[in-house]
Amino acid sequence: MQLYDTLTRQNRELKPIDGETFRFYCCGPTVYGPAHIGNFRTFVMHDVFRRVLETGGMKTLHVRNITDVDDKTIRDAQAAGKTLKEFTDHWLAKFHADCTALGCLPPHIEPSALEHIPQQIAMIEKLIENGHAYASDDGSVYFSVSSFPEYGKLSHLDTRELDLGKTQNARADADEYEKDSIADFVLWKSRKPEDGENFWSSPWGDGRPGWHLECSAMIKEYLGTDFDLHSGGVDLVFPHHENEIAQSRCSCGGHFAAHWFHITHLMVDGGKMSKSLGNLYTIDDLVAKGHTAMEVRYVLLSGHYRKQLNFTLDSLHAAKEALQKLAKGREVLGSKLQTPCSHSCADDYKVFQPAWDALNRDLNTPAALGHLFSGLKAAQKLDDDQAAANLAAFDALLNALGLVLPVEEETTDIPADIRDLAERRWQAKQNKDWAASDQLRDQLTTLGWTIKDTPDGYELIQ
RNA sequence: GGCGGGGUGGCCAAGUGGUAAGGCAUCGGUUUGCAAAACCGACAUUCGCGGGUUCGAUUCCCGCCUCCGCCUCCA
Repeated sequence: MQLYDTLTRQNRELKPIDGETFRFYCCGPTVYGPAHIGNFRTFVMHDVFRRVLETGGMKTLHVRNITDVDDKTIRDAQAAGKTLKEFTDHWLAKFHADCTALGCLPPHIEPSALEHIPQQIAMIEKLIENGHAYASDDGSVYFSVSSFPEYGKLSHLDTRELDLGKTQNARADADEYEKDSIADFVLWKSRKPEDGENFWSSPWGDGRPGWHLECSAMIKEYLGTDFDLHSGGVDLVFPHHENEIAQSRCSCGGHFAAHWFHITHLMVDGGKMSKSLGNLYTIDDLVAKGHTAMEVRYVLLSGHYRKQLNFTLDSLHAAKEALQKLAKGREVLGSKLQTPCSHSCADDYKVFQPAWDALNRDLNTPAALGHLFSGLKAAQKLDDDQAAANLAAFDALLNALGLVLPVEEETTDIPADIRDLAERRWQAKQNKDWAASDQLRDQLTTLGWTIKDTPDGYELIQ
């Protein structure tokens, strides 16, 4: 598969370093509240990425961290009167539930920062030993950016620009007076009163690790010094990933990630999401509005990951209709089969080959979706004996996209009064009492139920 | 100021040096007592604007307008 690489700015063929397993790391969530659909664009794209690799027959090792010790988690845990672990465990469970609803595969390894404090301290010690970090008087430790000439290579920024950026975005932070250079970043933060009990002892005194360090330490632990790919939201390119590169290479050597994969931010109603604009949606928000998580997933796949995707509530309706159309198309294809089709992995994608090709060309999910519809149309003209192979290909692609199609709902839990109205309407219709029949139908519509007449009866849909 | 990504039919969104995928919506037809649902069909001479290169550009080059993102802890 070909994928765009942020560092070299070109599409590159992905091949595992060890020739066997593609090992990659994704920056995971900070668990201090429910994740929003913007966060999930990143995680869903990671998921599709992995599924495409696996569908193509590659073994994968997917590592995704949990950020459970940083400014926000500590601040909010303190405010809630809970221990950091209690507080973050709650939001981690919520995150997992949302991921499951969205059809995302759980990573093979999901390490938490809180559980890797010793590894982070060890890494800082190594950095100081190697002359890349220094402790300040207050017990904080900083990385010396000037000690690493390649700093800025990933984000294509040079030091002068970094300093300029700083002067234009000056923020009040006492820590900065302790730094040798304005561009240096913190590895260890000395203990502050507002941290409460959330501190650990270290050679530099009580404190806690800086945010960037956790990923470097956990990558070292689970993937070593050289691994296949690192990914995250585009905002992490600078400074987070830039800092990771600096920390990791200066402490352990090696080349760190061979490929960088970044997902562009989701926009809402044409602009940035923000709480104040009231357009920051969580999965629960959208489910409460009557949409499904799978519809959200479809919307997130409907734009290319390197382009800003404009999310609107209306797009969820389009997603719902599109998913139903795919489900119907699949049903038609399946009805041509003499025997049930097994879900064997297709290596020839038949009429859906263009969709598979699109996924393998820089993960072009919108093009793949388009070809899925076109393929379905082409499949209608196929002979019945070709249906099995085409259906297998279609299913393999759905699986690669992580899409689960809606199934016709069983009309089991219809309230008695609704059932009664529908029955009376059916009788009136049989008696050709159109006025009464239509009046009852309107009544059902008002109550939120739709009647779907069939040749020999009717169905009720909520 | 620096770095980067866009502007394609009513909306969303692919794409290509050779004449514009797909989804939603809309409109027709079949069906229906009328609807709904379903099925069939129609739907951009045109890709922000102005130049240039070319047999040919939406696609390459130049200029302009415009929208958006990032620039130290935000996926």
